[in-house]
Amino acid sequence: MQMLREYFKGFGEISSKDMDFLIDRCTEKTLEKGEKLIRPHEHIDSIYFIASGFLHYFSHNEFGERITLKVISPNNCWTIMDSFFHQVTTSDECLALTHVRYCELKRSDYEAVKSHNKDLANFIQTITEYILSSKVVEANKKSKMSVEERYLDLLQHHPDMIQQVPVHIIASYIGTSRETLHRIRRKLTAA
Amino acid sequence: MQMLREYFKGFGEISSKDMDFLIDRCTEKTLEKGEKLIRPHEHIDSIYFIASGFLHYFSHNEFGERITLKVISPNNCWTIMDSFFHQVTTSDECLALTHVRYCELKRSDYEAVKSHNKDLANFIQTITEYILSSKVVEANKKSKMSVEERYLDLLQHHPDMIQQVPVHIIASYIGTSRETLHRIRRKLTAA
DNA sequence: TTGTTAATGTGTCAAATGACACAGTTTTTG
DNA sequence: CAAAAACTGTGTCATTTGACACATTAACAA
Repeated sequence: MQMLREYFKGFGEISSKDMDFLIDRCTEKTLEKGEKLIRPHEHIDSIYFIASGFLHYFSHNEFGERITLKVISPNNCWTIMDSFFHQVTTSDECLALTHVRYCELKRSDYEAVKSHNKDLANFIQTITEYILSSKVVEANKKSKMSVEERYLDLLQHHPDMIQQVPVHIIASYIGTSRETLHRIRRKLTAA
Repeated sequence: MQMLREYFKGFGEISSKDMDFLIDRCTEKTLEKGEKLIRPHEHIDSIYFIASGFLHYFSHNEFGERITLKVISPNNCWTIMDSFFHQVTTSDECLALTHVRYCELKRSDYEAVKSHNKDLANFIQTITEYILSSKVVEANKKSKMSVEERYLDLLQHHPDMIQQVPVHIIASYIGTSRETLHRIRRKLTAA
């Protein structure tokens, strides 16, 4: 929970009373490796903050193969935005690739925080703007980089992900096949 | 301006007084084909609503070649989020591919709207959530589709873009070369 | 512990792609 | 109007990629 506090502090100043109100609405949970955070065709009713571990967020193509949409890392807020904001079901899934510690904020509590007072409403608005901006920056960065550059970027910024997440999932995350990623790795170790 | 009103209405109910306050803070402008909306190394200080025409939003790679980040279509709000929210300069550019009509909302007016009253603050929060959700949906859709599927998707949803925007820009938008896009088009007309 | 399943490493090969070169066409501009 | 610039269409070719096949190793469960 201390980690979540620090995460929130990064977005600006709020009174400790407001911070407590916010933190009190979050509950700590864990997942075992292989457990699902989001089951198929579920209603998403929470925002999640990942404290440790990695999650695999994926969808399916016409023939049931998994399409990686994201590998979710610690110290991030995440949910299936579309499903959460518009209260529709999703066919996507999300499962723990390792043991995961996370905090959950239910929709009703999210609404409660927004309407508690003006400062908290502004605070949530700031966080939303920040996340929006990050998503766009991330997408732009991705479209500028080659597959190899994306791998090097992961190595630099998320070395622990490379250690703990299977190669074929990393590969699909950076948009290639496991064989091509293997070629890249071989080339890099040779150099 | 009527178009912007309709666009806002799509996000929910607000009083006509609030709507007027919001609309009054927007100013109508135009760009000629080839004119720049965003110059390199500029501070972004506005949000834009595109009423008609197409814009090319691009960055540069190490050797100065243009990397398409987006082709901006009518009936959309757009800005360089990162630069707008965090008041940093951007090295990206944005120029008109056709004659463009748009509305501009300055940062100071955006802040004024947010702090005018609770309803408007909530309204802006709702729009921000909506745009965030759309960005993620769009990115996920993109990662699920092949280049050919992305082209077919454009044909279906933005036939006018295909007409009015040069092939090499469409190609880089959907993530391929102009030659490969040409092969796809040839194959489709043959069938 | 052992059998089973998942993950990784590697080679071959056909298919897809990007780079290049150039011709024809359209648009812009002086 | 004429020249220049931008855009489009097309062929060739070397490179990259994904798909497949299979061996080896690691992780897991009975």
